Amino acid sequence: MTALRRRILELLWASGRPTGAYELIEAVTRRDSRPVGPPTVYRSLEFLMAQGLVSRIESLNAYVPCVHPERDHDCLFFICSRCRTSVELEDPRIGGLLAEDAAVLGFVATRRTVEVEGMCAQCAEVGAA
Amino acid sequence: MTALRRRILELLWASGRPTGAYELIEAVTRRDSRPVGPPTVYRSLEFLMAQGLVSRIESLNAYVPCVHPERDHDCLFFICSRCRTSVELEDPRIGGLLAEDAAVLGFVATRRTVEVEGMCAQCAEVGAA
DNA sequence: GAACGCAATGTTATAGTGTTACTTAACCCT
DNA sequence: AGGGTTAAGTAACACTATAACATTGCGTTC
Repeated sequence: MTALRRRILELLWASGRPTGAYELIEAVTRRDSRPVGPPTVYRSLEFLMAQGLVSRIESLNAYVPCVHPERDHDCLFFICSRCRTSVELEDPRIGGLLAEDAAVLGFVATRRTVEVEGMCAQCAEVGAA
Repeated sequence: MTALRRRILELLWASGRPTGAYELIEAVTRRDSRPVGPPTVYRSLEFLMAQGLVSRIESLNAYVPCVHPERDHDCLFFICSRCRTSVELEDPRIGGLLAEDAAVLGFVATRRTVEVEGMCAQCAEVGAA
């Protein structure tokens, strides 16, 4: 864990919502007042994802810190299209069903992406998008 | 359903694998020998997705024809990272669990993305990636 | 302590993906 | 014909990601 990687992880935690790579680039550049290029940040993100510290949200092309770095993550995301937040959940039953379906196909799974888009409770309460 | 939309759907069927928007742009341009811009193709894809005729695979930024246009699609995709094919499956149990989890959160879901990456049976049989 | 090896980062350029804004074409409808 | 609606064309641009190569820093070994 280097300074840059820690910095990026901190920024993700501080952001509180899925954050794009270029936002991170800008944030690091501004906060450390030194220019950081895309490859640098993408490499750090790759590292953090390999460690299970960060997940990528495919449907947003954005990144979030993982809430349970220790556990092997079957995580699923609920993404509010109104306030742009996301909530991570762990539901082993879904992993189980996917494994079952994969087995039927003879498919050897290496990665899962489960994302649900919609409105979070707070936004749904306030009103329609 | 217009000529262009049909053409794009045909190209997707013919392709046999998840196909990027720019591949489609090129294919339409070449086959009809007239230039087609990105917005044109993206609009058609949007239409086809709204009709449930096409799905987008988020983790590939690519598009596939949907195998069961009639039914409301809880579809999930198994994507082979070796031969680049994808298989669509319908497993209502997963939709059920996601709905259950969403209900716990008070989350109002509008769209689901469920994608599993790995190796298909054929590729797994042949050897490692 | 100079030379090397290695991992991380920096730099530049470019590839790939998607959108905005505006214009044009076709068609239907009285 | 005139006017409204929908689809498609066009040009420019914004966003996301990677390739290729140079540099830094640090620990090891001789």
